[in-house]
Amino acid sequence: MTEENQDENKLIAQRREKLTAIRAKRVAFPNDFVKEDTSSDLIKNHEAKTKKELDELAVTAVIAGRIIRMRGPFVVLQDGSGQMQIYINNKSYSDEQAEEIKSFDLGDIIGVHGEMFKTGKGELTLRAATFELLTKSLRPLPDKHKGLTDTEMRYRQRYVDLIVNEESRKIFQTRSRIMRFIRQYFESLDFMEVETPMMQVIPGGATARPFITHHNALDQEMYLRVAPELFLKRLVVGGFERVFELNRNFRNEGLSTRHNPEFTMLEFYQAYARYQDLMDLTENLFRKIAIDIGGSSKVSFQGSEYDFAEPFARLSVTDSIRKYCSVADDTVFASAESVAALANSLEVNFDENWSKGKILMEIFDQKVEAQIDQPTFITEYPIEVSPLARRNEENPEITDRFELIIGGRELANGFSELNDPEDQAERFKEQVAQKDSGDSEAMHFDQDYVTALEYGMPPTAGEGIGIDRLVMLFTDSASIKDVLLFPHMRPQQDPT
RNA sequence: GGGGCGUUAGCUCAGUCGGUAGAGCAGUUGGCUUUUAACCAAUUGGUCGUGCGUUCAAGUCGCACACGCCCCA
Repeated sequence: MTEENQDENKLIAQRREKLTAIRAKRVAFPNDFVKEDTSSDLIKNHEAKTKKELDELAVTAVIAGRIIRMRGPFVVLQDGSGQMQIYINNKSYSDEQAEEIKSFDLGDIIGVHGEMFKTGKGELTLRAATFELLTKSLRPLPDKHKGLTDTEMRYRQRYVDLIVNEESRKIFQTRSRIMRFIRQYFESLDFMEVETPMMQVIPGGATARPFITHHNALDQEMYLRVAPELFLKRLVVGGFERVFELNRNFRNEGLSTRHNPEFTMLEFYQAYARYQDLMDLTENLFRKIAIDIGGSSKVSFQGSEYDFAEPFARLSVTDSIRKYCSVADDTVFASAESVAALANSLEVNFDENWSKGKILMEIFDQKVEAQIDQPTFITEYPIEVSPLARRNEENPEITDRFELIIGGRELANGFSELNDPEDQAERFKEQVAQKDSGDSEAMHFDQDYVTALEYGMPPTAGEGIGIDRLVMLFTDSASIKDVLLFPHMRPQQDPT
């Protein structure tokens, strides 16, 4: 439906007429109302008082909010803190005022001044002595009982969803609380929050397709970052030994219940730490978030129960394949040929030209990951798929790296950092070779990053945590769109 | 990329075998005025996602497209 058609709607036309009448009389959108109280504070301060006590105290209050219910002389106002019932009996006012009360619509924003009292049924209520329409709402609200349930409209018009669906408001309040908690947590560990470029000349830090843009004045191709990693490690070279960044990444990939083209990532780097230290830190962080958000170390998510007081399982990539694909014969992990044969027998789709490590990860991605429900650190990632991670000292085929899987979803990825500049240069060369042979996700060669490593980066461990998926976990949300205020949507069709 | 489901009033949803489009809420008018999904009476409101086709007749059957949701790769 076009805007013009919507404007022809009778419900909107009626409200527009009311607005026109208001404009003729006074300032239609005043901004001088001084709000003094919030509904949650009024409830907190006066809910316990008896009807008689309240009458004797004669508590005055000034609140403002949106009309979300009307029951005869009772009007429910919703403000940023909650809801408060107002009593406006239009027989107690002048004819002109009574007319104005009658003209109020669901959705209008009004300011009210009066005295607090309790109704016959004991509900704390504000008796309006004076009232003022602050903002006329022209569009009708969704169903007062069922709210807005159409998922498409909830995402496209999040503001309407937020007005009428409390659960939706709660998710985003929880999200904000998680973000705040994470900042406090890292600051308490002496990490410094930093901001590094989102527009990069060489996109790096992850194997993913970037968005491309153009800088006009410099006539230069630029990329939206797929990760802040290489800049954060430059800061470790510079001497900031503990840094974190909590902000947006952009990846030019498909949409799904777990993927949005822009998403929020926490990345942090700690000098003189090893990947094992970060696994411990991650366990501790998840446990504390659970307790801060839900008051308990236990979290239920999509039918599963997780207790973050318990230590997380730790399993190597090959052990996880053994366990979840019932592989009895260890020799299958010996060569690329035998791993390819295993992949074939498990009906895993892969490219015959791929290396052993890449095929292993394909088996993991297609057959193992979704089966891992309880919090599990997967370790010993192949070197070919870990171009920025430190090589393991005993086994040169693997890196000192882990990923955290919960509910079949990757939540975090961390490793001891590769700080050998010559090894890093070699790894970049291999990535460039893969890019040249058609892998659009392979990394670019970042010479300045190698130069930085040549100045010397202390032994360091770093990690990224997908914040949207983490919020999904702690709000029991099935889709990433439920935890993004404005998820990416295809444009609506224009019916002309 | 493949498959399934959905799209009807502002919102939430019915709509039988193809035969003049229904309800609740919201809105409008009046009543009531310490209610609690307030209540009582009356009442307005439709490009049935878009397009093409089959048919005497399409919300309903067929095809295509758009958007959304779910599953698979």
